[in-house]
Amino acid sequence: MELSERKKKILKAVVESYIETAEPVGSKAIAEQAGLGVSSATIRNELADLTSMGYLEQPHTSAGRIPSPQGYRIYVNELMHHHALSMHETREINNALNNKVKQLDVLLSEAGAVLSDLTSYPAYAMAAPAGAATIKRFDFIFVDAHTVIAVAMLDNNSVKNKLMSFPNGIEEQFVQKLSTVFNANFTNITEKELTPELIASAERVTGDLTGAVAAAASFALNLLTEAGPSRPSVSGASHILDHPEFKDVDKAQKLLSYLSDNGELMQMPTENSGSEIRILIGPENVADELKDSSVVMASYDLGNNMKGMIGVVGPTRMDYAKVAAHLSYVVRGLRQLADGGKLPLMPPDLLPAPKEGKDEN
Amino acid sequence: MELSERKKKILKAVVESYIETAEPVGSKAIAEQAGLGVSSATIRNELADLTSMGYLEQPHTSAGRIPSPQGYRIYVNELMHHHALSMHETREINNALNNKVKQLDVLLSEAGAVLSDLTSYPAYAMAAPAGAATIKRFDFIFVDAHTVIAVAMLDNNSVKNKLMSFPNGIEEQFVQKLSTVFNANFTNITEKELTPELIASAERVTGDLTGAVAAAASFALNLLTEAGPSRPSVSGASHILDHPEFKDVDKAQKLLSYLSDNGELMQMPTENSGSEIRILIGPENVADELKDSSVVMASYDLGNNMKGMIGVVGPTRMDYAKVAAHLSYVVRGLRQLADGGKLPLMPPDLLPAPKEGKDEN
DNA sequence: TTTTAGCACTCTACAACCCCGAGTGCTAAA
DNA sequence: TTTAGCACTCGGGGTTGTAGAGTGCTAAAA
Repeated sequence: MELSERKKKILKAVVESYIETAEPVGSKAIAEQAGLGVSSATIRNELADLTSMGYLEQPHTSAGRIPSPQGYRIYVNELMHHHALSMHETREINNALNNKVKQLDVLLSEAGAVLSDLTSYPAYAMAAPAGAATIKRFDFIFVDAHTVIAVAMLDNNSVKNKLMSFPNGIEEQFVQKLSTVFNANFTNITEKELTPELIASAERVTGDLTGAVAAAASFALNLLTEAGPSRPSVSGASHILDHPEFKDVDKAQKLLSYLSDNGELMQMPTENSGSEIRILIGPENVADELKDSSVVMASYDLGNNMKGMIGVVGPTRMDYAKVAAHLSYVVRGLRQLADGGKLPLMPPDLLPAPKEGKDEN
Repeated sequence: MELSERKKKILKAVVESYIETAEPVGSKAIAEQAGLGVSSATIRNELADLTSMGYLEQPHTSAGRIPSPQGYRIYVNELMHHHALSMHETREINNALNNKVKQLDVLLSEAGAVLSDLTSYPAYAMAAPAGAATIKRFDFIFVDAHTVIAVAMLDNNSVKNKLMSFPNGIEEQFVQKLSTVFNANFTNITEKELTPELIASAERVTGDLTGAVAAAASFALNLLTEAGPSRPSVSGASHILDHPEFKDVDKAQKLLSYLSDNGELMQMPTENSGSEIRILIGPENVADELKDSSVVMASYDLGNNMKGMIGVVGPTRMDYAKVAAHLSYVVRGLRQLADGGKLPLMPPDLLPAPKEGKDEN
């Protein structure tokens, strides 16, 4: 059943007032504030309707109404206005993303940090390879008779290195051999294909006595293993204590430890990682710990076989419009960075209004 | 004035009971529990003495006693027993440190994580160069006409790399020239000495048109800058909510945000970074946010021009004995790792009892 | 048919109050 | 020096009462 125009206005008023004050909203307040020229009694009738339709809830008989998850859903999908970012906000974000040439994980965690600062909700960010990682190139740099630097370039163009020590000495020639053998046999293979047999055979071929092959292989194996989803970085977790719904320490405790421990289980972007922002409201979340919370998230493609996601967690009473706007802007920045490889010199003003999430259910 | 043997026993009993229960301790409880064969009235007299000496406090007239910071101090310095780690605990720690070949920051943050898990207090860890960092070696790896990997080895033996892209192309010969010039002119200099003039002169010498010199120099500059104190990693922050002193959300909020934001200001090990564990109780902390909390920390030398610190933060009512034991064991592990460069194959049992902190005031 | 005013009703938050129990300090006797 | 006894203090928990916000229902008005 379609909502009447007036019902929509009333629902919107309830949601926005509740988002702002965290107090149940009464008929009188709406009558006064949301300038539709009817009395509170009329509003009451409408509220009763909206409640029986499942869009509003009553904490107890003589309290005002608060939005149900479905109510938020309608709000997010149809009623929400677009939040315009202030100059200050865009500047903050640009600074965070611009400042330096950073490594991916640092960049993501700074993106999370600024998001968290601006929205005052905890933010998390992570990156993961779209498929299994492989190494596409090895280099071994002979430093001195006891030291070699191993450098590996992954298929996603990230580069890793490791200092290897050889107390018993190693020869420069042998390091070259190492390089040849590793580039021949250990490139373009996945973690699973890097078998002990392969390593043993490499040791045979090179006639290795120093343990260098084993060390290098373990380095490679580590890279392939750890190239899996990076552990998400969580920023501003303490922000959840800002919000009255977490005045109960137990609730806060649960969410906080979920964020810091299991945050890894945070759903990675679903396959259809559309470019849009997704909003999961309360029970729409799969994780039990999030059933009372909402998540606003976006995923993005980093081009070189890497996907990432970044999002914000808060109570269902969340300022969706604001958060979506911020997130959208941050994600745009990240994409720009990924595309151009250049600094994201976004114009701080005059950017197209952000779009919000797709329907969920 | 020296405390009588009996007063010491009573003080110890008060501290330990309070640490365990978080409830003010009454004379009767002590009389029953701490088997010195005197009545509660006698204990009361002693408690009154200890209170007037400043070692105990009374929340209000008709409540039991709780230890004052000075009381904890005495306890920590003289009265505390050594906590023996269980097999399980040592195993946890060994696992955390052993598992893989890790980068320093990851290692430290895992050390913090296990410490936090075991003690159920937040832990933080950081590393910092003892002096200004310099780069001791550059390598530039020519990947293809548009891609070069820059590798730099710092004087603390850490190795960093960066992928540099050249949309307009770059020649292999030029990369070699780059290597020569950088190794000649950019090694063993500090951040301050890496001046724009130096860069300009390098550009002149190489006749650079690709921007490679600028890119490489900015890479180097970044390393030297960021080699400063790493931002500390904080683990298990949500653990503070486990403890009743933080049932007040505001307090928790303050400490939490101090930990995640300003944690950087955490005092680095004082110059005399003795090998011992230091315990700072309540007001002994310089940071205002920590005046109600205690810090148990240790610093360690990583050999190659790197110093680090790792510690635990909790309420003054902290299980100092346990925390000190855990921390001590973790630090021993880190030192072993640093010394040998090998995996820390510590015997999980039969380790010498940990020593606790030096006096503070 | 829809809107409004009026009214009785419900429920919470808050303050006032009381009482219990734990613990103290003091005194006088052992 | 220790102990028993006792009067006193104070916080916590439970109860009660009240004010206020908000509701649903009904009957009249538009």
